[in-house]
Amino acid sequence: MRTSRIFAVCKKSCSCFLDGLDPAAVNNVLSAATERRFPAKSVIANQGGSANHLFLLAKGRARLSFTTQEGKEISLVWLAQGEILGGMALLSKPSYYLVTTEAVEASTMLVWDRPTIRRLAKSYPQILENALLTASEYLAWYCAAHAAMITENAQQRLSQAIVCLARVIGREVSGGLELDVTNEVLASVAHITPFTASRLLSKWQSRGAISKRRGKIVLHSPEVLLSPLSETRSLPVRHAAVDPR
Amino acid sequence: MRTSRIFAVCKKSCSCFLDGLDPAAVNNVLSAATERRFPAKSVIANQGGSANHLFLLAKGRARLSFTTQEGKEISLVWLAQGEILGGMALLSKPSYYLVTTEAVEASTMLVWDRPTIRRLAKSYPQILENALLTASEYLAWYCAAHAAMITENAQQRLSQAIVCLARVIGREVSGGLELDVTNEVLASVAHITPFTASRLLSKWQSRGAISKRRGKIVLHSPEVLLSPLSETRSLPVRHAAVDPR
DNA sequence: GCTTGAGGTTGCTCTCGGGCAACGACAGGA
DNA sequence: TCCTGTCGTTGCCCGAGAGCAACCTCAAGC
Repeated sequence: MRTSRIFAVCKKSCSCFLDGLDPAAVNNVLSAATERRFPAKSVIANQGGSANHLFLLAKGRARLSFTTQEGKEISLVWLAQGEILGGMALLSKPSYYLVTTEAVEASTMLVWDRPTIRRLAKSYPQILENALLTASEYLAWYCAAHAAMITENAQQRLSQAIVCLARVIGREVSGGLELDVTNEVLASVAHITPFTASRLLSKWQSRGAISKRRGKIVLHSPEVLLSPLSETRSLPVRHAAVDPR
Repeated sequence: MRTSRIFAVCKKSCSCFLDGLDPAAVNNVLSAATERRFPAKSVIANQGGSANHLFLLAKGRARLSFTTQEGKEISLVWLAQGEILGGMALLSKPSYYLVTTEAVEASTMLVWDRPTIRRLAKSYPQILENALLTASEYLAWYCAAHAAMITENAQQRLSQAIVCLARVIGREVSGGLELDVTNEVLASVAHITPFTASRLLSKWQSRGAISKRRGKIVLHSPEVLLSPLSETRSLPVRHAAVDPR
């Protein structure tokens, strides 16, 4: 089924890294954390910075991105409440953050510094197991995202990006889910240009699948976006028109 | 530096999952493994199959690949001796292999079944830490591969693929490194068509950077492949010719 | 030697989507 | 109210690379 696809926006599953700990242990771990607030658009952890802290997203939304040597920023995954960030801090050898994490909206984090979380992981190896599970989810997500990148075209990527984003940052309104995103954000998630994004969005709006305002989209019908129909406008004519005979 | 790039062929680093264990523990872990041989081109673990075994590549070469719902196979990473495979078997909840692993040449594996390796991991949590480190290496590799896929063109991807492959499967011969690869394999690694691969290889051969035989390539000068020069044939003329004035 | 088939090559065409320019439209500030 | 900057739109052009057909060329098997 097409709708079962995952794409480069949200992970399929989210397992809490405190799963499997008994209440006393949970308490112990949580009480070792400090709480910290991040305003919208602030950077939580910087790609290349020393991985000195592990974060748990208690409230809000965050976004991971990667910057190439040439300075091009690549959008990766969007995270919601309950996810951990900066898992590199758990590693036995000091390491660096692989990606940049940014708060999408004002967010609250629980923070452990590296020595603390390492000490806790030693006491409760379940934490390591949970981290490993989270890592495997990222790897699964990666396989899906990489495959989408390689095998799908601009339209498929954009439609999947919108539908997945809707799950993470969508707000229920009458007639669908409202997203606060600019074309530029959508384009960067789907790895297309804002021009192409604009063209595709206009097409979908004219079919009633979405409606657009500045910096905002209401998703009425995910099915239309994801349906293969939306790619075949004049397919049947294609070769007949080209053949000169 | 361009040459510091990694690409979708080999991981940058390889940490053994027995690092940090004392000799008695290493002995204990190793003696719990069984040895198994795989002929060239045989499948070691199948994407979607139950992750019931953890493998350590004792001798040989292996290749990870991923198959999409549409049946398209995507080449991922190449592994050499010392790497582990099937790390999903370590997870606390029974899981499935994310990717298919295939022996590239006749290979010898050390194999643990899931209950055994889980029991060992409980005794020696260092194993979990090492697995986590390996997972983080895959994630780092992923970021690089994904970035390469998005920001680099066919030529850059192919040249990096060849150079990285040379490190894993290259054989020293006079005048360079010899690789046993068909154009088709190269194309699948670089995510281009065999046609494009053929054209690029011909260009490089005419410049003396490589020489080709059927199913074989000798890499003489990685620098030429990776040098940005090899992309700019007639760049300076480009816009002058287009401007009508 | 000949045959066969896989692997490789080359010219050609076509499509997708990137990129730019120019314009339009909406929101927030004074 | 107007101004200004950001965001979005649309038409146009163009290039990278996919895809195909036809062909070439080895190597293995007989």
